[in-house]
Amino acid sequence: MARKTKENTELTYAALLAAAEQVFFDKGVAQTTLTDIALAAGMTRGAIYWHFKDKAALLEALFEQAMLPMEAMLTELDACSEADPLGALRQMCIQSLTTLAQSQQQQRIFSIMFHKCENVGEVGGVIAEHEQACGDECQLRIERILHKAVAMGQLPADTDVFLSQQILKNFAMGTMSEWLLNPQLYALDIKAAAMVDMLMAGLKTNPPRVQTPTHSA
Amino acid sequence: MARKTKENTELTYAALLAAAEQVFFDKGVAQTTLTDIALAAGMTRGAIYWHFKDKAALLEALFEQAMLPMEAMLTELDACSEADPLGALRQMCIQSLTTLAQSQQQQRIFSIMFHKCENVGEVGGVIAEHEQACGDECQLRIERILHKAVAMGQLPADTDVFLSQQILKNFAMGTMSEWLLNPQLYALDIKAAAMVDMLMAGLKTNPPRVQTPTHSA
DNA sequence: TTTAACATACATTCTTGAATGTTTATTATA
DNA sequence: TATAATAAACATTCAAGAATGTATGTTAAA
Repeated sequence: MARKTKENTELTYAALLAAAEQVFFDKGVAQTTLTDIALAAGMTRGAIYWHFKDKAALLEALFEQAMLPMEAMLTELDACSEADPLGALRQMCIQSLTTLAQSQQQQRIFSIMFHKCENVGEVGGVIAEHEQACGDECQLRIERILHKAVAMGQLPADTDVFLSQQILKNFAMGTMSEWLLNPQLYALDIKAAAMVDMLMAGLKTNPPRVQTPTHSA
Repeated sequence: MARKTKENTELTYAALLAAAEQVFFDKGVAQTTLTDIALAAGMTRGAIYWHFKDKAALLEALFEQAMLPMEAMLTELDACSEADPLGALRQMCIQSLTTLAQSQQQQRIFSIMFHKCENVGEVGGVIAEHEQACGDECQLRIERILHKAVAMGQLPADTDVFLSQQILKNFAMGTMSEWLLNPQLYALDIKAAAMVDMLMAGLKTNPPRVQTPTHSA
């Protein structure tokens, strides 16, 4: 087709991303053809190949776009964690869950990442990179906060910070993943606080310890 | 090829399943062709089509085989949960994690379910059924145990049993899923008890309540 | 002799990537 | 300012391979 104005170009770019999001969500990444996406966007494959190298690049763009709010939340976390590290951590966990529950777009994209996409090959590489980048970043920040909590006496000195962080991460990921399988099962945004509070209570009451304490009793 | 004896037939059946397990794990379900599996098993596609209807049926057989130990653990749980429900629950959580950490086959199959397989279409239907069957069964039993714990005074009377069960499930699923992404990151079988104990401490200390308590402070 | 347990061959259907075509905004130029 | 030239933003077409399902062939056990 003909050359478009810049605004129109960005519009079709966005339309392609939106169409990919919907079709990936509906049919899964592997089962969707570029023709599917093009049709859903009201274009042809030519448009896709102009804007993206291939399907994996499209997926990467999708994820990148979805990760921006997450980055923002993490940097915000650092600022708020001075006075009350555990409180800030609690807030972040709750917020990430409620945010997911309230954004249908995030639900679709996370659903794609969790359940509509295989972690292997070309496509898997994209996911692995994002997982590792975001995961490592997330891990470091949470561990730093936990260390702060230990230093301030909110947690015992022999707390296993690494394992604590891992538990929180596992819980958060598991909750998102499982909830996305059945979003109508319960109102995640309403229940998030109670769920996280139970976790935090466990962390304060009986956190994992380093040097595997010999719990004789 | 020629007709085989019964033992040989069962042998090739097992070989096909084993090959599928390996190749699915390596390349993902969508990316593996039936030729891949046949070659890995030292057979041709003819053998596969003789024993299975298609790729989805192969996957279903794989999962079915992997779910047997799980069923056994659940029935065992019911028996042990009379005297100390929460203790039995704890034991089951720990055991399911350590079992995973110690069985490479289970690691492969769970990894396929979690990360190498899309929850959509023909194949997704297979997963969905298994998830729902096992999930519902699992959910019912755990809720029954939690109710017992409430009745025995191990948990407060206004405990939100459904949400508690959901939290445990989310944690267990998340832990398996995340750990499988990096099994060498930590020794799950060694750390499982500490992780679960933190959860159980949270459950005892501050479980979710029904009727969303108006926590004014 | 029949048929179970495969192997082989074949036809069909998708999908991809690339090649090419088309049109119009933008830019250079005069 | 008018116009030619360029290149952006797609659409269309094509060749090639790959995967599937089926149909048919083969052989040895029962």
